Amino acid sequence: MTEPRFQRRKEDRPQEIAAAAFEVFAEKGYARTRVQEVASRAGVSKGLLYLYFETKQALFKAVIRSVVMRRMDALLAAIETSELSSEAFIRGPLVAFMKGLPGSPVAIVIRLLMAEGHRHPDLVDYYWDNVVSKGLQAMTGLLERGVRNGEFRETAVTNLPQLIIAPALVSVIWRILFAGRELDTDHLIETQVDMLLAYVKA
Amino acid sequence: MTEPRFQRRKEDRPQEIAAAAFEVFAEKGYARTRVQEVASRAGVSKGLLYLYFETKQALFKAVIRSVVMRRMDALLAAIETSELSSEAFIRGPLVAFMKGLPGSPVAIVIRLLMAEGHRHPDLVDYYWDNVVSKGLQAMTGLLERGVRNGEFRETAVTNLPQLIIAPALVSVIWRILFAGRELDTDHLIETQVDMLLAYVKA
DNA sequence: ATACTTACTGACCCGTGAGTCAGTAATAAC
DNA sequence: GTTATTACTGACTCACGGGTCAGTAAGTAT
Repeated sequence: MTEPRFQRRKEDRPQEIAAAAFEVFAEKGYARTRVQEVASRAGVSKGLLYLYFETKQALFKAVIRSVVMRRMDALLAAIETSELSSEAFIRGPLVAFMKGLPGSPVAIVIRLLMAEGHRHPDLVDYYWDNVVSKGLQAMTGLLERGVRNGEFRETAVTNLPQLIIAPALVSVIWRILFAGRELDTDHLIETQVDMLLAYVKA
Repeated sequence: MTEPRFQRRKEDRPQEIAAAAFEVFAEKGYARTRVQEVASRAGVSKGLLYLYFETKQALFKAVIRSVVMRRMDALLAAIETSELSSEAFIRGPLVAFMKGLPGSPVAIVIRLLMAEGHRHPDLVDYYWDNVVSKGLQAMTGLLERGVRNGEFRETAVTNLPQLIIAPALVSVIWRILFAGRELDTDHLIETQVDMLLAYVKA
């Protein structure tokens, strides 16, 4: 009759704790997050959390890393393998990806990094290497392929990747800061892509 | 011979404290800022700080407000009174303004707001009303003037203001997160303006 | 059954920092 | 000079929350 007070689930705990931690960090930011609350949401005692994560900071880093991991890979693989023309790829999968950004966990990661990046230079490095750098390289490759195909005129490709994603980033920030005020982020992204393609097309 | 231990300077204190506070908030963010350190940098005791500012949060709000105040007004006035054509204004004063953003206090305000905005909705409202909203209106007016002049074709002006400033915002974020890595932010801004003007010109 | 290992709990410790206030000294009023 | 006013100081309080650890009970081996 007596319910056991807890189960021992060594395997699942880190995952569960990390998931709870992401929730709380997303809501409150790093400083206002209480380790006790993370533990409670994970259905676990504070002591156990400290069995799996050295410190609050270590927990934070682990969480960011695990979120970042996921997204990028799919997009990068898609760029490599796609048979679409560069323009078609940009207008299709890439625009879809960007439209999804403002509502995704990535938006939250960006906010957390902007707020806390200072104190976690290794985390910024990690983000740089695994997201920004790779992403830019892939987009540059995409544009260069377009030039080779004769789709795009030969133009200084430098900085164009940043300009493609600029409206997506604006949308992310808009959502973070001005959640209420309307802004047609999809339209923003499409207009920019129109402008940019008109600018580079052969 | 005995130096007086302090002077009484009721008039200047709030200014001095606010300036010191902005420094510290900029360096450490809200949570890691110690009221004692603000006081020390202002050359004042903690007690005095609390004579002029109710709480740490009130101090924060006052500081943000006073920084925000300054910038915008000049730009807005310039747009109103300028005799330049819309294109010339965009390529001249507006581009210059945007190039200055990443290194200005506004960049820091944006970081602070992204990090702390959650907890200060009234501050976000204030920023919206006095910076974003006014800025967008002014830019919309500028574009509409261009249409009336026959410089620009009649096009959906919606969202174009956001697209003009998008690269400036990307530059700001870049500077905040990836201070070290090079990015020619000036070139970024210029390219976007070229693209955008080509897109809307008659 | 019994002994043993270890995942897990929760009460505790203690540094930290926001906010207070009794007292002090610089200025003003006379 | 003397008294009154108040800008200013700095030692103090007290809540809070990160991190610890002695103890407990779930699972395992024999």
